[in-house]
Amino acid sequence: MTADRRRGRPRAFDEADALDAVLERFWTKGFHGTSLDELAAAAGVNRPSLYAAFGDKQSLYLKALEAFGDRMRATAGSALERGESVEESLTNFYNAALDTYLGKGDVPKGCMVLTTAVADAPALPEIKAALARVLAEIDGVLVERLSRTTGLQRRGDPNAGAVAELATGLLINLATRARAGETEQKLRRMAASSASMVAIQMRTLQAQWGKAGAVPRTGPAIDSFREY
Amino acid sequence: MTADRRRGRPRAFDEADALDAVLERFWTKGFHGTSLDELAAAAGVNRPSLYAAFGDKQSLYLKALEAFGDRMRATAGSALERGESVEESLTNFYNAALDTYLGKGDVPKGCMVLTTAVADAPALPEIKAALARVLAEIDGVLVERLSRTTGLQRRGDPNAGAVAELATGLLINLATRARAGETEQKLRRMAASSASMVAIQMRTLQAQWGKAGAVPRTGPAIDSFREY
DNA sequence: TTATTTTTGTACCGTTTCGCATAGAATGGT
DNA sequence: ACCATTCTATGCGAAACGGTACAAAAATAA
Repeated sequence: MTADRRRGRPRAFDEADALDAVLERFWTKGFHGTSLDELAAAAGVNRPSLYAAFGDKQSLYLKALEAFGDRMRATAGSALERGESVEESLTNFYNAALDTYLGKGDVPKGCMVLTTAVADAPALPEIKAALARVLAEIDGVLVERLSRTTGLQRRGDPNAGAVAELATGLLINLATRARAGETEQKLRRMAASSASMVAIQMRTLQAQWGKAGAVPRTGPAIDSFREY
Repeated sequence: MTADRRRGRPRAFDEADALDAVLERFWTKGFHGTSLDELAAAAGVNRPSLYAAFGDKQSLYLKALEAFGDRMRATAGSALERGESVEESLTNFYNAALDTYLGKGDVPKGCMVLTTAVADAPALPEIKAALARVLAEIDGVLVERLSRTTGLQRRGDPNAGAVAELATGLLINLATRARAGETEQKLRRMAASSASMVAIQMRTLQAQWGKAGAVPRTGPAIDSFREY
């Protein structure tokens, strides 16, 4: 229980702080767009020390990606738990995500996973796997939240997964548009309308569920409104 | 009006073919992930010739992006025009996009703009501008198609824009998941359910329109279903 | 003090990168 | 035949890249 000081020369930098700085650079410029020199400079750490602490560039990127995931889990994930209705929860969720996407700096960065890892997914299998894992996780927490309602959960509605994928799609939508430079005002409006749309979706599908079956179908959604 | 053969030595390569090969490489590996050597090799053209024909790397990338946009306009854009109902049109639209996203090769590539240009948008202003332009264009054709129905067009429904952004979001969803390695079977199902969901959205909003106003609002969407 | 362990900082290696300079080849014009 | 023009192809060059070797520095252990 004594202070288990390491044996040799102590680290001159905080590992978490350094990883945060690295994360920020990867986040804005992507994997191939960021050099180790730039990362080391941003972290205030020499290149060999960075290498000794985190491994090679890809390993460093994956650790940064993990840190980003932790951050989003802590903010957007917990925001999803707040709110009485699904629509309220989703509004909190989308707005919390937007808080991160817009950032405090000058340039909005979007979501590191959805707008940066995506680009390198075909080339680097491990990044592709991490991307797929994150998408599945987002779908997972959303379907869990959406299922936590009377109608869908108790009756085992098969549409919950489809609605969750819709809700994830709208998150990707926000991440992409934030990075494209859309104004915050419009993004906030889209966050609200996205949550509203998911709620409408749930209500409609639940009302239809008894007679119409699951969402993926070939014919038009509502026969009496064929025009749409 | 004579045959206006150029004066000097003729090109040994077809410009469009070379740009197609370049496009394919940029599409899979992104701007920073692809070297000029690789591009020249793929195009079967020497590096200086490539440079002389298209300018520097960024200019070459932007030209490839433009070619990609043309291709998508020709396929997905025209698919959107086919179909009796909005849902049918959107199903055609999403599936045509998926045909491109999945590709004929081994590795699914997603959408070049939505999954590649997005990563480099913060670093390269011209790419960011191109991305914003494409997003606006997709929103534009969708809102045009969605408005071409009795209810929304004639009554000037303010929700058309919001629904179109939803529909674009679901396209981004498909592009992202395709690149993440989702199976074609599931993607096709998502294409169908996405179209269905947009149709449901239109119907619900149109029914609500008279009494509830536009989509972006603060309260829950449907007061009698506050649980959602 | 002396030895041991771990990190730091400099400097370097081999490779790759983008861009271009230049010489040679292939065409049209005169 | 000769020149002008345009492309091809080799290859240079300066910079940037990822990664590491190595000696000095800073701590603990004996």
